[in-house]
Amino acid sequence: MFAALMAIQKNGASFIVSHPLNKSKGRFHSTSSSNRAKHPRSIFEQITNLDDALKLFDEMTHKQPLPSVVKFSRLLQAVTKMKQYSCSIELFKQMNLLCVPVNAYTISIVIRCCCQMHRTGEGFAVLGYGFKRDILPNVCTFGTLLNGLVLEDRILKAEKLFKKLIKEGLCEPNAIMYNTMIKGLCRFGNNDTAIALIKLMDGRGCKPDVVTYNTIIDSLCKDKMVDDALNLFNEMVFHKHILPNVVTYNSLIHGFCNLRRWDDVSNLLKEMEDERISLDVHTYSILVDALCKEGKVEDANCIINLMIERGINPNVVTYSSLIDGYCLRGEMSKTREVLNLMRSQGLVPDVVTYSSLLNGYCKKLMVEEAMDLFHEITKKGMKPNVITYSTMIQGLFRVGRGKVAHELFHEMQAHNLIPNECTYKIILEGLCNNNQVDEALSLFHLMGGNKLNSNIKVYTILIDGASRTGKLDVARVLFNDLNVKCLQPDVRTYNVMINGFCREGLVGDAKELFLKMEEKGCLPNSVTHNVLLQGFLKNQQLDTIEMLLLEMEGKGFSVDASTVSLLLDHIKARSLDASLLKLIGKLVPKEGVDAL
DNA sequence: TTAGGGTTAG
Repeated sequence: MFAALMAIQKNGASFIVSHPLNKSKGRFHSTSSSNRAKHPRSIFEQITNLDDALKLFDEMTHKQPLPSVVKFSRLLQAVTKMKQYSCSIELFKQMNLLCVPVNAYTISIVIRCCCQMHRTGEGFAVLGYGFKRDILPNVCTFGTLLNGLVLEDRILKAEKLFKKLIKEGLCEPNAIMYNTMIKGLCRFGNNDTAIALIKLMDGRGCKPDVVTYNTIIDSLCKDKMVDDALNLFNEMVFHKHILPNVVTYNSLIHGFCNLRRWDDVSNLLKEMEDERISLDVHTYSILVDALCKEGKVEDANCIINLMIERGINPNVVTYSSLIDGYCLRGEMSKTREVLNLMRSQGLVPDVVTYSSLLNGYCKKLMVEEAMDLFHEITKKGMKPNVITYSTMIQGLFRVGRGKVAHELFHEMQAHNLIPNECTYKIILEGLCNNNQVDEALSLFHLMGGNKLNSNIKVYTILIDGASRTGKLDVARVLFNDLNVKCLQPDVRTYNVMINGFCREGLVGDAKELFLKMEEKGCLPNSVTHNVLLQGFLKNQQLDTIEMLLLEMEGKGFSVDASTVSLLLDHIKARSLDASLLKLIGKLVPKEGVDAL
């Protein structure tokens, strides 16, 4: 992928490859139709601060006769554009007191303010207010309310409203409204219904646009269904003759990066070049992030230089990815260089940047430095989010500071931050690793049927914690619980359980589970084999060692350092035959051969 | 001649 990008750079002059779309539509070469002379900016468009707006409102309300509803609407819109939503609503209330006339436009603006503040219920109240004054809602009014419901994740309500509008003929949805509904469905993970909506809108004579497709393509990519996304892409381009844009490509590139399908990434980059769609700051950031996650921070730096050469400035997101890359490699001094670079470019690190750094320090067990950063976030007027808190809590647990971790957990909740799945796992793991398995188990039971408890990783943490502290019976119960909950154990769960059996000398149970996991469609990995091997060695079950080693050789697995040391102990003690050394030699990773 | 959505990156 990196090579492809560099190649594109070299061939910068680029050649135009004909694309079916260029022939059918020729829109790439069409002349701009927006050459009309710009109107001078009106007084309302010139307002950029709230004080001026309020002053103007005051003047307007003192005029005799009162200015028109249009003028008031424009002022209200100006305030809304400044994101001063509650202020807009306040002005609307005053307008009513002063008997300034309002119309459908005014109502829509005010409803939008309610929705943007996640107070869609109040938006509906404004709708009712309109009804009382014979101001009838239209597709804009309903579109705004629908968007409000989507913003609040009230997808069922949104669907109900959408269906009602069609069924009762209250308004015929347009592309904007369909796109909003599609966005909601995708957010809710309902890609299939979203795709069905494309057909519905088409059938009702409303043409989907590039945003319609981009929304679903992105959602499919996020759900790792990149091939479905590509199919939809083809449908959009070749059947609907809708041109993709940089957003379409960004979603696809991101999807393929996440799956490490670099050839596909290269192809898409090449296609963008062929189609003369310029890469933007998002595209570059996606690539920088992907390279950093692969540990290729140097290449990521090259991409950043490349984008700068091409006149696109890296932003906070771009640099945060780079910081994350250095953190992953534990190169914290490099992160300071990046921070200085950011500052020199006037970029202010945000809470995500800080969370990355915090994570870096915590991974290196430099928890004091992490704590300093944590406090810096608040000092700088930013608010730590769930990720920041979870990262810090994990770091504290790792260095055995469970008490402070607890305090932070409570502080987080006091700030109305709701712990997520990750937080929950961190807490359970932290408790288990700090000799507080009982607390972990009580927390788990306290959560009862919560969906967080229907998670295989949560179970694995607890099974591991219980079996490590001699509570194998509890571990067994938890493991059997998986069946009841229809949860499929993954390879880690099996490894942890097999390890638990071995620890208690129950090699027979361990072997049985080892055989069963494959039957259940979960292939044992290198760790499983090492765990079982160690179990056999520690429990003097030496007759199957050679067979297991041969199996590992056949599967291309390797023996880890502690297994090797155990094997050698047995050979020294002559409980295992020295002829095994040759086989063991083949199973030791290259860098470990010297140890033999 | 005043209203709604707008999809993508850490």
